[in-house]
Amino acid sequence: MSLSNQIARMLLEMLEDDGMAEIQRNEFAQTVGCVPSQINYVISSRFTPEQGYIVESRRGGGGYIKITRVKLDKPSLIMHTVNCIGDSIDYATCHANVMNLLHSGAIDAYSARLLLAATGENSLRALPSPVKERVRASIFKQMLITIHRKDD
Amino acid sequence: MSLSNQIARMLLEMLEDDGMAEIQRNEFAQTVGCVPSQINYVISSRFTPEQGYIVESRRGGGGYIKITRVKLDKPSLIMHTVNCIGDSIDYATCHANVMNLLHSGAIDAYSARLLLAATGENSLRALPSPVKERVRASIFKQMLITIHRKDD
DNA sequence: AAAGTCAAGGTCAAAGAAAGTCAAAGTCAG
DNA sequence: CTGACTTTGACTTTCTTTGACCTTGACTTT
Repeated sequence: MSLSNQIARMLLEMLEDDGMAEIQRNEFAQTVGCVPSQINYVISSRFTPEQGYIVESRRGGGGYIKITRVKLDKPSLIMHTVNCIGDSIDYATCHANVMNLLHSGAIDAYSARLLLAATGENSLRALPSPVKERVRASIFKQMLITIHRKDD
Repeated sequence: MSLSNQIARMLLEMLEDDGMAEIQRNEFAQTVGCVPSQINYVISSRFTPEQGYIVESRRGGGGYIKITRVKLDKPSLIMHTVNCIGDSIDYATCHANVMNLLHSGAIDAYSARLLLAATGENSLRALPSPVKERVRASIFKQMLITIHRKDD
């Protein structure tokens, strides 16, 4: 398992236990055995707002990084997502959105799997890159709207 | 026996033992004694959705390729459909297939709606007609196989 | 209070590590 | 001999790791 994954897991565990993760970057990097900026990489690749996290930090003496999970009300989360997606989305972002919806309870695991199957690389492989992202966005939106209608 | 067949057998054995095969492409190619891209060839020729496999992968440090197999104790109508779709399908035919699956009880109404949403004109509007049908076919297959795999 | 010091965290781009793609060349059954 | 299947390798794309340099804030000194 990659270093980044390990770091992510540790942060996830803290979040699990305390509802938030607060670290001192340098010290944490020390204990993990990585360079400090890797913490930033992990956070910016795995704890984005799209994945439902809020990150706050402060520099200078006594600085810190604090990660918390955001919770929105489930019904509108789906439509909120639909509205936030532009007319183009890459798979990583799409995946992050699905995971966020799943974790926040807005959609169930089955719906999540179908969303990922439909928007995944395997489904869209035939398309060149500018248009692939546009198609992914429309599929994603159409499906989310359909899911939303279900729990009306 | 051809190299590709040997590779396929090794993967099959892993699948047999653990219900899935997860490898690191370069390392695996090393042990087999082939060039890395041959692994891709084997996968794309013998572990397709038509044959009941789902393939996921990730690049970069700590990357991997993961193959899972759907259960087909009762060769269902779903898998039969997957096999009958070519690599191209128009919406009318797709719709007919979904309805057929729905009415025969192979899938439920919710799944049917998601399938139609993903493969519908609204989702694929951006695509010109030769390629649209091909993309629709892969989306349809990926989703069907995911539905078939229902357990997790 | 203004300026200086030092301890954080932030940014960015280059290098590294995997996997993906594609097409040319090879093989083999019919 | 032809067409389908295999094998290879050069090139591409994506994700990770690292390090040099930048910015901010609390505290100290003048």
